[in-house]
Amino acid sequence: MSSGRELFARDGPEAQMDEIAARAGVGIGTVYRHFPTKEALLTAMVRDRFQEFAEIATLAEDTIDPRYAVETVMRRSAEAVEGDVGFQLAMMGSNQLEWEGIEEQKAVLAAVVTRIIRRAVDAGAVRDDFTFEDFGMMMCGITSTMYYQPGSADWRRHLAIIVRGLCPPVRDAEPESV
Amino acid sequence: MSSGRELFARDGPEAQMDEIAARAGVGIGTVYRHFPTKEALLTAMVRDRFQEFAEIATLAEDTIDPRYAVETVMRRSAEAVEGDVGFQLAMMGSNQLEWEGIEEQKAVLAAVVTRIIRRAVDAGAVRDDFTFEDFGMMMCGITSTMYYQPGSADWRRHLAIIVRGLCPPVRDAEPESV
DNA sequence: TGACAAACGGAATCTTAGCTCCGTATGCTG
DNA sequence: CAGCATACGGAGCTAAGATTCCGTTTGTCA
Repeated sequence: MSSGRELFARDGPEAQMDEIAARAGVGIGTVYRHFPTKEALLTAMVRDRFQEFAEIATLAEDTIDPRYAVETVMRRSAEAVEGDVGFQLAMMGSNQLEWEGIEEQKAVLAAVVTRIIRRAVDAGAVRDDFTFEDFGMMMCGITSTMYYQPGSADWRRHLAIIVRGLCPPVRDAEPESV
Repeated sequence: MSSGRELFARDGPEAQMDEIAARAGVGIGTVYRHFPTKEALLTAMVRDRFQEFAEIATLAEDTIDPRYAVETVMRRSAEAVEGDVGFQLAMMGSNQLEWEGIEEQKAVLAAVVTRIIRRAVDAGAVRDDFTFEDFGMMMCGITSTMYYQPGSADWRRHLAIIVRGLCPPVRDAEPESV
């Protein structure tokens, strides 16, 4: 499956079964003996990857500063998908129906990240209505920069702007829009 | 071509030539007499749409408050792609090579939006390093919310967070990350 | 009305990629 | 070593969708 991962990283779901098999040095038949359909193979890879997200989040939880902990999960997660087109798509589309069978991994991730967010909220380090759903939304946005504008845009800058946007509103100092 | 637009809105580039022809009430041959390839048809539609962006931006330029002008271009542009899958992809991928032949439309858009941004920067209403490239990057992010997380996430909230993140840094009041 | 041109329709073709199937190779057991 | 089981390889099947091509229709001019 590691050869599948390499091609998935380069080509995304477009990666072709023939090539995956060839790269792995086996026949197509053998691939299909392990995974009944292409989709099953993709799902297996995505599931593995989501497990990594949970691990990343768990590590980030050690960060002392509450706000920096939030920023760290986001940055590390983004770094994890950098250069991996298939993974980028999985991250952006993780809320879509098309990925069945990764519910468990997502649940673990959600639990950890929710804790990190709650801590930041309680500390007044981020806007108090910030949620895990927002986290997914923002990660999707950051990832879209990598996927759709590789080279021409800098996702770290995108992240910086978002993190800044998560600060709690400061009355008076920053007037709301008209 | 309007039937093409409807299907493109619903299915994106996946829209099928047969169906486009059928919907338009003509034969496939006729479609191919107007557009040599499917790609040519898609490009023509995207070009039209980018023209709309330029118009939207031009209208937004009338907004008095400099920061609100920026927010308005973003919001109106996002509203323009709402419910139009093909257009969403075009917006996100506008910097990709795959869209040849829309350079002119993009140039007009860039000119207008750049003026709006400059005015906001000069007024100190947004961070002073905000550029047109950032604008494209952020729009891509907002659009990805619509495209990848329809129903489960709210792009207006995404926009609000980003607009907040574009504010110039306030020293002391908001400590930087560790 | 007849002859020619322009535009049309859609069946047939071509290509790509997922998947199946069967003959073969490998390995285990008595 | 013979017999059986398990796993393999990859040619070929099938479906889907873009594109082509030619017989037909429609429109124009004398």
